Amino acid sequence: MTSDSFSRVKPPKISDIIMQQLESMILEGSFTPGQKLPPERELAARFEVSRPSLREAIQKLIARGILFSRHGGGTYVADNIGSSFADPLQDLLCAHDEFLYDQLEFRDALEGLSSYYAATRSTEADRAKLTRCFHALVEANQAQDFALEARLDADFHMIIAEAAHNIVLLHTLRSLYAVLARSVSANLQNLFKQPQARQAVMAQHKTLYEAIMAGDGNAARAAAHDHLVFVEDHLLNRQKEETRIQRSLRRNEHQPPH
Amino acid sequence: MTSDSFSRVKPPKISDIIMQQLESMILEGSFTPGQKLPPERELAARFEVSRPSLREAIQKLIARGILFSRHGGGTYVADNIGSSFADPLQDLLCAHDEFLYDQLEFRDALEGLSSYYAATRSTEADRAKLTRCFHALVEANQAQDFALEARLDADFHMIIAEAAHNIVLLHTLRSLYAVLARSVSANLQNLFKQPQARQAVMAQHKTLYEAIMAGDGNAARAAAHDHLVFVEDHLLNRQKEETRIQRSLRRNEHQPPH
DNA sequence: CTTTTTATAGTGGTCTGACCTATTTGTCTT
DNA sequence: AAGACAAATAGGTCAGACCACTATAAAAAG
Repeated sequence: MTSDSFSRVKPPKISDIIMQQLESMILEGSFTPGQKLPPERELAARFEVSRPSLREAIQKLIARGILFSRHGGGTYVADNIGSSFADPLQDLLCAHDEFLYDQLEFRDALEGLSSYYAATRSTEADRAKLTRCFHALVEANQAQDFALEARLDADFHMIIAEAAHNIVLLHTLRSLYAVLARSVSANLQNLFKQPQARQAVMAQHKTLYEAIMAGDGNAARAAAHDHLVFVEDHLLNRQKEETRIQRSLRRNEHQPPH
Repeated sequence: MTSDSFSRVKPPKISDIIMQQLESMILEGSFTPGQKLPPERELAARFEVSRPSLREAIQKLIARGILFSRHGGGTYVADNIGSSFADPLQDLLCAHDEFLYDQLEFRDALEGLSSYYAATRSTEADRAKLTRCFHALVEANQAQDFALEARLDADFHMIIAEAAHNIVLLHTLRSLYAVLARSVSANLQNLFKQPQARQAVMAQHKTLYEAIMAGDGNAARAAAHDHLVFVEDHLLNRQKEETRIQRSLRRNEHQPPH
């Protein structure tokens, strides 16, 4: 009668709401796989719920394998979240080199897409983050710090993927990188040891960076494509200009803009 | 040192032990499907644990779909104790409608890519398979068999993905279809019940089919794009730019280091 | 100065007890 | 007998506290 016939539609358990919010934050990247979560008490305060409620939410996520906890050591995001798509792939790609080309081709398309969206819909914060990473990358390049440069290289591309603001794209690219790191890190080191190649890669990154900062989606996509074609050629040991041009043409002009 | 330095080597969370005991009791018939469980307080006393611990166990079982509860009405054993195997990312995406647009946008890009490659590198066998499926699809459409048409629709797109001859792309699209089938089947049924919409979809399939058979990659990509935009518009009535911005802001709050 | 040990703080795990709210149920009024 | 109301039941939430484990930093030993 007068009590609640209109107020609202039964807010379901607080723990479920918190669980969904945590899920969302994990999906969108606020908490990345492997990262340590804030303490239960702090999280409870931030969500403005009691610790038991927050705890039930966490326990449900643990039961679902999304989180795990160590007794006095904190709660962490499981690192196999993003690999749902790629679990069978990781074995496949590591065992069979013949699928490396498929992977690179696929990554080419996704990087292009990611770069396009990053250019057209990145926020101020995204661009600031990208700028910081890019400058660090330039410094590492000039300082000849190969390891740091490789790490920042990966970060650079991940930041672009985040700036594209598409959860599914982000997670797919993330798992692709996981495979890439596992299978071709040695080749990447080899690539980085060639001075002219490193400078070429840096120039490609610069072009891509400037296109994104300028908001030019098509230029960003093209820059990503050129970059991937270059990396591809060096990973597959195909130095012939002829085949490179052929391949570039063959998969030219990807997705038309929305 | 005091009391339990030997008791058992595996004393993980109490809630897990209780959960297992409850599971066993349900499996062995102590609690039958549909039956009302004793009150939390009584169960806690019987297991000699605190109510929060027993509650966490119950919450986990609820999260797994084995139990369900009504706010003042007791806790019950679920009727359909089916296999609830979890697929982390798929479950996550299914539970969050706010990411549906991301899925569709991503699928749009992949379908375009897939159609392009199917048009440019499909084999004779691929095209024969696609033709058979397309003809079956036309028949189902004319026969007004909605269920069959929906199934053949999915088959149609999967055959195209196979004809693209890229393992990674194929696997990703397959995963995406699994998610979409679980989350939007109801909406798809709704879409299919509108006669003019069904005819429009059929026309789009025809355009896509012919473009692939003609080997026109760009036309195939465009047809796939048109198709996805159409489906998208019918599944979503509202643009999600707002939540996109919100998500972006929330992400940039956390995640300081890299 | 480096390594090992130890102490302290941080954090998850558990408990007690209480209050709130929704559902159920039984009684009472009409 | 049918409906309305009130008491009992039971799940949901909260606050504060204590314990057990871990990790990090400080202190001691080499």
